[in-house]
Amino acid sequence: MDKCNAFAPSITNNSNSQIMKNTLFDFISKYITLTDDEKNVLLSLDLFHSVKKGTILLKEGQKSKESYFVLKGCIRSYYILDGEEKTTAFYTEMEALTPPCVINKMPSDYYVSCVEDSILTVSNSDMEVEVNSKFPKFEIMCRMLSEELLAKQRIDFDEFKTSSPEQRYLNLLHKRPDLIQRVPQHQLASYLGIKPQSLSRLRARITEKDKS
Amino acid sequence: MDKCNAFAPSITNNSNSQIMKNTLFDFISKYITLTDDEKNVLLSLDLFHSVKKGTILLKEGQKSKESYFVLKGCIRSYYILDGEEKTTAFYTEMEALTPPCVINKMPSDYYVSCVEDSILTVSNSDMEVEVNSKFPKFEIMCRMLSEELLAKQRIDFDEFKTSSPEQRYLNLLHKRPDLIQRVPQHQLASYLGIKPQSLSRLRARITEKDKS
DNA sequence: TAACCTCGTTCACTTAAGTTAAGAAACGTA
DNA sequence: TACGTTTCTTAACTTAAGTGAACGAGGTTA
Repeated sequence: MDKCNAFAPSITNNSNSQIMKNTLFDFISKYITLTDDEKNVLLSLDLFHSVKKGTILLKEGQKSKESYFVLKGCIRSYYILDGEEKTTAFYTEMEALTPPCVINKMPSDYYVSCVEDSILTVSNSDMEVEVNSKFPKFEIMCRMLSEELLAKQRIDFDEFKTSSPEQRYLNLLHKRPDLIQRVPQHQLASYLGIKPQSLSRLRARITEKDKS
Repeated sequence: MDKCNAFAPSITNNSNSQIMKNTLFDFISKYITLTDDEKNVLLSLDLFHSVKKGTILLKEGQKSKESYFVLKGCIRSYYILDGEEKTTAFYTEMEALTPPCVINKMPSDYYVSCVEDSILTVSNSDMEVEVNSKFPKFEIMCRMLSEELLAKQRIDFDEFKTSSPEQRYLNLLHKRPDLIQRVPQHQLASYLGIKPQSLSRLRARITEKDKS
């Protein structure tokens, strides 16, 4: 498969690999209970991939069918508008991304790239259709997961709309403090809907307030 | 059922009612094909309700299980923060709303009310669980619908993040021109993430530009 | 080592949104 | 009709984000 050139050879059987498999099954167990047979079907699908920092998983214009689930590391989605990168989301451990282009079957409007060396599961929508039709359980899990993500994203969107850049930054500091450490400032800035200079200034303003 | 006091008696068999039923079935047919038997199961559920402008369908603090689908009219979701209404979404014809509190089973953070006299389907999540388990087809439809809404909302969120209030207004003018007509300005303003005064000014600025 | 990037910060200046207040228009209702 | 309320607009002033430029710290490459 073409796009998989981006990936290092799929993870082989070492101890780290076992941890990743358990991470995935733990996640799934929040929604459905899998038999060993069903687990083996999943494991036979060559889902696990290790991806180097900077790797571009999806480019603007591509018609991808791939969904990602982050087992370790961080990936981000961004647009290039007027030659400028606009980061819109970060996905870290235990978070899933199905790019809109996979759902609406149109060329992608945005890019997905790897912020850190990461371990992901990479699945294909054709593959998912097949698994879902074989095991209705998976269909149920997908429904539950989409509904949950829809609700979460709704709340994130609402919080964004109803707060100022400064409030958004403080909110992020509270909810995902790790992001502020592991992600470059200019990517954080556009994630917060502002320019890097404004983020710098805003941070200075906050530490100034803290002193007094 | 308690909350249904908000609703006028469910729609009876008149010609308008027939149109509404067809509207619903047309919508469903985009995802799955229903047999007459399945349609009758749906019709037996007392889904259709006519709701007066101003009716509050969901209040902050409530633990609701109700989802809405707008057949005719307009409903909106909003928060009350520091005594101020913050409108975050409008749902018009052929749009569905499942409040986050229904999914995460927590008391609602926000309100849902009727912007115009409307006709809605009102469904209950217990009822949905039952129908889904009886007809796996519905499960599939729910999964497809959630995935589609998730992708759409993702795009909306990204557009919001990457554009200025003025661009957002112009974008809205382009994508949902009806909203600007049928919704009060101060509700539109917070939907755009700004104050009503700023929306007024922004509109004046735009018409000024148009002249030159 | 020198030249070159990228990244984050700071500064001065511009632009637009927030705030407060006031008034006009539209609406509902007694 | 008259009154009060809500809605929208305008204006003056404040505050914060956008813009363009400059600088230093780190990292990379020749």
